[in-house]
Amino acid sequence: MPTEPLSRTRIVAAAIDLIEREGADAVSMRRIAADLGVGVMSLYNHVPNKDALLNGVAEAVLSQIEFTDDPDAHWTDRVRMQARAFRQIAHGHPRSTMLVVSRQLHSNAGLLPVERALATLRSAGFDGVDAVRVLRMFIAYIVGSLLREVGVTPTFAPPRQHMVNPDDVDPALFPEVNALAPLLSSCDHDADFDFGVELLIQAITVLPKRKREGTR
Amino acid sequence: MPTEPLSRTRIVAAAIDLIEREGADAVSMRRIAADLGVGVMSLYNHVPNKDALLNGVAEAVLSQIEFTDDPDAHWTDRVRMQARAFRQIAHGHPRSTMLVVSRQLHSNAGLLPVERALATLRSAGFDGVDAVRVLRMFIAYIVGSLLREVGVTPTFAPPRQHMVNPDDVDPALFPEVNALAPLLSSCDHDADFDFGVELLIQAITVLPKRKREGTR
DNA sequence: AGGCTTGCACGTACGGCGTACGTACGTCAA
DNA sequence: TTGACGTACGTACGCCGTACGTGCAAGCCT
Repeated sequence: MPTEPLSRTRIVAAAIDLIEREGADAVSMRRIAADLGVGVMSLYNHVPNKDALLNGVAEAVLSQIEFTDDPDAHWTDRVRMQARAFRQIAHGHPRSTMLVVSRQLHSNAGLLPVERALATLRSAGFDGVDAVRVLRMFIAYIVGSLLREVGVTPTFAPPRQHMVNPDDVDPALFPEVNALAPLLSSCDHDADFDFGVELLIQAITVLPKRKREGTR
Repeated sequence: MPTEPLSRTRIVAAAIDLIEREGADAVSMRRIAADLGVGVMSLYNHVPNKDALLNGVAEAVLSQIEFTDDPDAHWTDRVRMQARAFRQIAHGHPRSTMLVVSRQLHSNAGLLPVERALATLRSAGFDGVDAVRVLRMFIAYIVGSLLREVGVTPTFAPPRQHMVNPDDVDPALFPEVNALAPLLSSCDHDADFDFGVELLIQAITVLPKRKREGTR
């Protein structure tokens, strides 16, 4: 039986699989090799080292984003769709999300979403400076949101439903936290994310206008 | 010479010191013990394990935030100040920032900023639901911003000024990225952060009004 | 065909990691 | 005095990433 030959692609896929099954901490070269039924050092014929392998994982996950961009739609809708598409990472690869956002990638994989977003913003009438600024703000918001989303749920194991345990907070020290504990504990990720995206879109909608009417 | 006795506080301080000097990867129980001139296993009399120690580091850094809240100021100014105060983490402890944002803390250390922010938002007239939503949005934005800020500069060693290397991007595939390469490469963190904060504040300023005038 | 180069799979080995466990020693209560 | 207790410490185990050397199979040149 001529087992399919080892390759960077197969190794990265095995790594992603392992991360999603057992979490990022479970990743080791030995473990990946075992999962592939292969000697540990064989991996190094296709991947320079573990760090590069993890970069490969991040790139692979990132490049799986499906952008269905409709050039005829209103630019606000296109921004909405792109933000949501990016967030799909957190659903398709929850345990890998941390990797994706915590490594800066100097490859084309990370550039495609940037390209799309910039094109959309430019077509909406933003000049270069504003497009870049707005893009950076969106990325910051999305990354922060994903981080909370996967951070609140590092593994689905513990039945710890409340992230703010009422027993732990002293009502005298934290009256607001105490009063709002039910709200802080429950968390509708979809609604929260959309709330922020809508607010951001609404904010940048009035931005160019304000600039045109400015003193300059 | 009666060397000061070991304590959780001293251990956490040594860990922070080590992280800021040599990065989070350099942290090991052996290394911390060596820096303290102490046996490795002595640490375990004051800290249950490495993970708890890193949580301690995150809490310590977080609790060093200086909130100078002026109750008489306009609520927008108070929000501004709190956002900036939080960002001070990235300046005071750049290499530890990743730790702070990547661990969810179930202690009071992380609750103080939350309490302050909720109080401010409530005093501005937001109801509980909106206050929590707005707070979450701000946290997401700030966390994402800090992450970029310290991610772009993991160590100050490499003379890699341009995060978008013009040689790497194919102008045909990425026309916008190519055209805006100079803007994408340069990065005024202070200005970018403030730009986002102002936009967010401006967005939430009109939020309650819109709600009151809404169909409901 | 015969020999040579090349590339991949693999085993071994080294230094470092987190930490379980047993021990020795100081201090304080009874 | 004696015992219990808390703290510092050494040793040891099973992991980790990876440098290095070996062997084998396929492709190439003559």
